[in-house]
Amino acid sequence: MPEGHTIHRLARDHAALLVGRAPMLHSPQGRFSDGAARLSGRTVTGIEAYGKHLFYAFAEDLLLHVHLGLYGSWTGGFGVPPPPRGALRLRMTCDRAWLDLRGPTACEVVTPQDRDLVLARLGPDPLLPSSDAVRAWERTSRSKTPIGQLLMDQSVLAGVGNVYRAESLFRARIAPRRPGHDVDRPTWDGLWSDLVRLMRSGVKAGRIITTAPEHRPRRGGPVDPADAHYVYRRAGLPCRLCGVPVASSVMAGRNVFWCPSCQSD
DNA sequence: GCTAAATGTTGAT
DNA sequence: TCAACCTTTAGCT
Repeated sequence: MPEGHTIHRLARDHAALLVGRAPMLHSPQGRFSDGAARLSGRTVTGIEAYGKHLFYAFAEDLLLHVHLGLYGSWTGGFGVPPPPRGALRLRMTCDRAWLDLRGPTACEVVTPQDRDLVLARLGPDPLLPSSDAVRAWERTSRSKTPIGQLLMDQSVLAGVGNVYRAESLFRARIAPRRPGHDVDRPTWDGLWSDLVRLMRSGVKAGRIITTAPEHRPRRGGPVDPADAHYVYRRAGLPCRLCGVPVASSVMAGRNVFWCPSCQSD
């Protein structure tokens, strides 16, 4: 399930399978039949991830824009694909591999101009080397909106979701409700570089792990999912650092988690 | 077997 | 601020 790290990993993996090839596209579910027909048989020239958006570039300036939303997922494999099951929005097949897309918020054929419009309303993505942290700082430092809400705003910062929000704020010892203008520049720079570090490791591992080894009950071997986070979805459980119960509330319609003792307003 | 919740966004109120 | 969108899964019975 998708925050920015998932999207960038998909772009990388799908590029290795598809770039230079001309896959066939189908929509067994029927909701993307027209789009699939327009793209089917065209050569894939590149795949781009920005924030939580994916753009598959096909020959002759047509792009497939995919946003997974909350439930969307890609699955895939090599060889002959299994018979379609359930609600399958899109299947792409080439000579050696297949990819299935289910439940996306967006799956549409767009032009390069459309893509530019999408990117224009996104803030810097910590996973892109070209991203400028100062651009996001200029937004947060002038805002009285809680920093926990600003981090989730894709026009401020692209690719951060609920897990990275909660975990990066814990690691920075900042309470989510602290106003944006009360996060000073050095603290912001630290938050940004921690997000870069965490999200890069998320791409590599294919999952979000934010706890340091010394803060996990069991060391060595693969990280138990129950030990991968400090506060996300740990409401009522003892803080891994101080033992005080982790708090949660709803902020702008999303659950947010923090340690009332380790993190300050 | 059923229900609620989920790493998200959009558009209406 | 809230419902709608869409699908899967965890946690119940």
